Amino acid sequence: MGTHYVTTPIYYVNDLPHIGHVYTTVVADAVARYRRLSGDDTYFLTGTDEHGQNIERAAREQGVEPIALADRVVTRYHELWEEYAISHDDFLRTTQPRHRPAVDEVIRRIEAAGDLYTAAHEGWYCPACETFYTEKELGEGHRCPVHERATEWKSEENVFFRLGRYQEPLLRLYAEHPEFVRPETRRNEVRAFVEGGLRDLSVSRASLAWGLPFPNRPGQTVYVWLDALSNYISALGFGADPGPLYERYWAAPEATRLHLVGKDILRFHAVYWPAFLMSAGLPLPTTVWAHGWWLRDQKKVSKSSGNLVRPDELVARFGTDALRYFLLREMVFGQDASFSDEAFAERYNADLANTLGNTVSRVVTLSRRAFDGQTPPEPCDANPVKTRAAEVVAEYRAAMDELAFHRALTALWRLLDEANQYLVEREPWKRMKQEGGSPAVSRVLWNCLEAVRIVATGLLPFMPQTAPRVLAAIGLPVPPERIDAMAWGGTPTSALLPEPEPIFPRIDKEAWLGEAKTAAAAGQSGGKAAEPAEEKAAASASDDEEGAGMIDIDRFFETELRVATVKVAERVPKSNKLLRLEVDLGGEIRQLVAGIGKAYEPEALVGRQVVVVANLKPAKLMGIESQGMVLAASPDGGDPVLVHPERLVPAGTRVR
RNA sequence: CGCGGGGUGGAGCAGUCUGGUAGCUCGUUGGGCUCAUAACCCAAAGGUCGCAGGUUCAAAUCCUGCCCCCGCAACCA
Repeated sequence: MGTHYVTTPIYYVNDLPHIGHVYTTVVADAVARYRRLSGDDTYFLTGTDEHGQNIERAAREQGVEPIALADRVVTRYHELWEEYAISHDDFLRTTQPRHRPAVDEVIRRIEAAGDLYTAAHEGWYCPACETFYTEKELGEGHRCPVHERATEWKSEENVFFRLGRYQEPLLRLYAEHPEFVRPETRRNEVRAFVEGGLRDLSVSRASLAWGLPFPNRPGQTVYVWLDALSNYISALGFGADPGPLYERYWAAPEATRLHLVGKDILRFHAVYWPAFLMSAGLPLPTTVWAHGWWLRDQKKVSKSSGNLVRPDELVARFGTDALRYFLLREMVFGQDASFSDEAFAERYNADLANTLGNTVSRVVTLSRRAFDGQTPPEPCDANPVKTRAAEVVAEYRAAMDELAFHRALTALWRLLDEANQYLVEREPWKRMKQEGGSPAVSRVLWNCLEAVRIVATGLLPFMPQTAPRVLAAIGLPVPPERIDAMAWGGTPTSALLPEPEPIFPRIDKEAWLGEAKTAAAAGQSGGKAAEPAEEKAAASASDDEEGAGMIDIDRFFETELRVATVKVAERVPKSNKLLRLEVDLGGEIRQLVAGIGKAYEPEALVGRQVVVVANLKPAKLMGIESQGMVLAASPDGGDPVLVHPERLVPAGTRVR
């Protein structure tokens, strides 16, 4: 029996939850449930991060108080976690009064350690990221690389944390405790980052109202990450007295403290957070475990690309447990995986309907028929199913300890396969015709029920709502409280078997996918397409009525198109699609940069004629000036195709 | 040398840390069963595990070098 503290990140309330939030939380829930079933003292925390300029701004735009905005999103989280049967012990909001004492105390300790100082902080600042960027990180026009919006030049007094002091201690931590960051590839990444040197970290903001006041620094507000990370101990009562939970789950040396995070916020958890804690003289988490991202059609799911997965429809139809199963089975924990309706349907049918559901159904039906609506009267203690079960349970437990959920589930399904094979081999339905409910038939069916029982027990952490239904279907109305129940022999004899009803009805894939597609198409035209259309309408209304969107010929002639002969072509270093060209425009040599490097080899271009826009304002691309533009047909998502005159013409010839 | 992920039967993926007969789902072909959710079982076809070296009795797995693909960053003037 151990002590386990399991956390999700606290989610930022500037957006409604999506599959990433659901995934992390479901993983944490599976871990917590498994730990409890193993008899461990377990505490599971999740919550929301509610301070920061982002929230302040969003609230102002909507004309509400920040806390009102947060309340709204938090309500949604509560609903969602209820739907998903998330078994958290606590839900912390950083705006709750109980959070602040911990932040204050952490800061007080860091200050006492001499790790805080005040200095001017200036640079290009993106309000959306709440981050300063260096010149190098920003592009042309100083636009934020994440939000592609303009950044502001800002200079203010900030409190800094001497992160640089912790470079060596952190590297030692990673070396001495390889389990501190998992999986291994992530640890390497973090180590490389730290080895690259750590700059001191600004931990306050001067111009932010919506946040916790920085102790002893009038006018300063606690920077959002210092505020947010402290949630892991504030929720346990750190900083308040007497904090029994803190002692039990954080300070106790034998406690396992696991932070589950998406790989995008690993740095904060594996570098800044332990540095803060070291400075404050507090115990560190045992493990920061980063998982991968859910991709949709191979792309990262993000707001800007509009491909957010909000699987509400799937859930409405097939239930949250089906989605929980899919998420935990499909993703190799730690890696990226892609989400699609088709993959979901396939997984669901193959695993839940055909294998699990069907096995339950056939075994229950047989047993009811042979034994008058009851489970078989005689158990069995030596058979191939039992042998397999022992293997499977051992592997299941080993996999669960490593959070290798996909392996744990694969193992369980091997036991179901075994049961199905065993059934076909023994053909109890044939024997029943001659022997009725003989002891031999009893043993065969009991073994199969036993296999289902063991699997369903193993599924309790994964499908907390349907695993008990499976157990009830085989005569166990009360689910076991311990995972030890996976040991052989728990199926009751001569217990009442209810009439079977499909727990996982098969998905008619064709029909359903067709529907999903239609719905998606409708969503597309309703949402995305509408905006540009409106914009266009507005633009053309101010022009004259007829010929909207048309230009007259004089306007066209403003564009000076000329034929040019390519003299020199080479790749722009470090770019994957830019070519630098020198072209002859009829006596005049021009340097052009063209984004056609994916479709054309530079050598193949020399000597060819192309059409260029000759009177375009020069611009710099990756430091190279482009004095014009090469025309190419550019299909959506396809490679560009160069436009060229049908026959050789003198360089410089006008195109019109 | 910008950062990262990946290359395993037709498709999608495990397996690589801890070397030892290459596995799963879907698909294809043939057969079986008829208890079951058109499900289940068996068999077959189909794989140079990106390439080349190396270590080893033994390499998908460890080492070295290389090639290719995909994200992100910089850029389609």
